[in-house]
Amino acid sequence: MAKIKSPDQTSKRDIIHAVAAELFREKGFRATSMRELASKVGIEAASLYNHIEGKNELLISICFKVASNFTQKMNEVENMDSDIITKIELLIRYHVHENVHNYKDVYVSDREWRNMADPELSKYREMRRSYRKRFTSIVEKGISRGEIKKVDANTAVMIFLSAIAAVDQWQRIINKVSSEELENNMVSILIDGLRK
Amino acid sequence: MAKIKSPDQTSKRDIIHAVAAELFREKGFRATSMRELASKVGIEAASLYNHIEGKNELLISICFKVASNFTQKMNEVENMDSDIITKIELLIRYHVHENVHNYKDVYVSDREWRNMADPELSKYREMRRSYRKRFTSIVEKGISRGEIKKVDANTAVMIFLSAIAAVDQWQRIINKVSSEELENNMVSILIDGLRK
DNA sequence: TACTATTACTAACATCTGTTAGTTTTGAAA
DNA sequence: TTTCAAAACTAACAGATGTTAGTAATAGTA
Repeated sequence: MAKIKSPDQTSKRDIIHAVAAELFREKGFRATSMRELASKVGIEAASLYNHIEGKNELLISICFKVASNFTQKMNEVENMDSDIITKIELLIRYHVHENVHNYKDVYVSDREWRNMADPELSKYREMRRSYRKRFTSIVEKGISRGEIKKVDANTAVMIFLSAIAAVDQWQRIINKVSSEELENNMVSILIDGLRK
Repeated sequence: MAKIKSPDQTSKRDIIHAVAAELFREKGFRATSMRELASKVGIEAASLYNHIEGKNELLISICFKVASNFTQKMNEVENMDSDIITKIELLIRYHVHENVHNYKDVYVSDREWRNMADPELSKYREMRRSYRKRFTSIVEKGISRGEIKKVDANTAVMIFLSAIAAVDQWQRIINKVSSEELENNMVSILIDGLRK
């Protein structure tokens, strides 16, 4: 068949990437076979290679798409003219939002990135490192301005990032409370703590 | 050779389990081969089977050992007669401690348990669910007693568990600050928040 | 020294893996 | 209706995987 335009504008390549993200999330990158992926797409394994370069490309694509989204948001927030607490709140809300609405990709990029190989692995590690550093700098600025109490900024960022990364695991919560409510809860607990 | 007693009281089976935990943590369960494990132990792959039942047994053993440790601690804390905040603080401190001093096993049980198969998988899931539920009950009791402000208890527990689970990833921090300092930072941020 | 259970070895198995080669089918454009 | 590139198929590869069978080496005990 010649250039096929699927009715809903999504190319087969996009479908494969989406199904891959789903499987990588459910079973892990290593535990997902190309035959299983192909079967879920509805074709034979060998036919996948008419649309993609290989298994590694799928993971690389997912990881860097997510990393670039977060980097872009960080650029925005850094250039804003507002309180530090507000900036942190915005970042938390963005993380929660992405973890709810884009959870497959976000989860895979967060848990399966180790399966990449160099040079992508090094590049991805550097992007993560840089993002954390920028987040930490914001917290440190808040401390020096007196908006935030004196805590270890690295520990604070660690808590934020890991807490938010786990959002998607708690489907019960996502189902019970809306994404907005979840954001509010997270912001409240992380910024003002538990104690009354 | 007959029953061999290694000089330091650790059986070869224990060594294999320890090396397995190390490799599973570094590369993941699926990405670790029995040949690689054997090589690190200093024997051939087939010789492993004189000491262990198989690859799955290694994962199962690690996961349930950790789960049982946490369950035991939960029993202790539940039966204590103290403030809710104190109980939560104790649980947080125990989690941080385990994540620092027993990090290989804890990490593997937290990230690789999906690779188990039934019936162990179901049993493990049930243990996790139960632990979270008991933790949530403690938070809810704190809310009804007025010790803790009104937040979604599930979200609070989610934040705790995931934040703590990530401790070991942040080696820089562990190296820079002591385990005790780390505990203090975590407790301070999680219980009293960031805002000054 | 002879015995024996334990542990190591070599060789091989069956299966699964990602991927390639070569061929056929498909369907829009001419 | 013919044409032709896109995309599906079958078959097979080379390598890795967990595990088993069968055998040799080992070392404490009798």
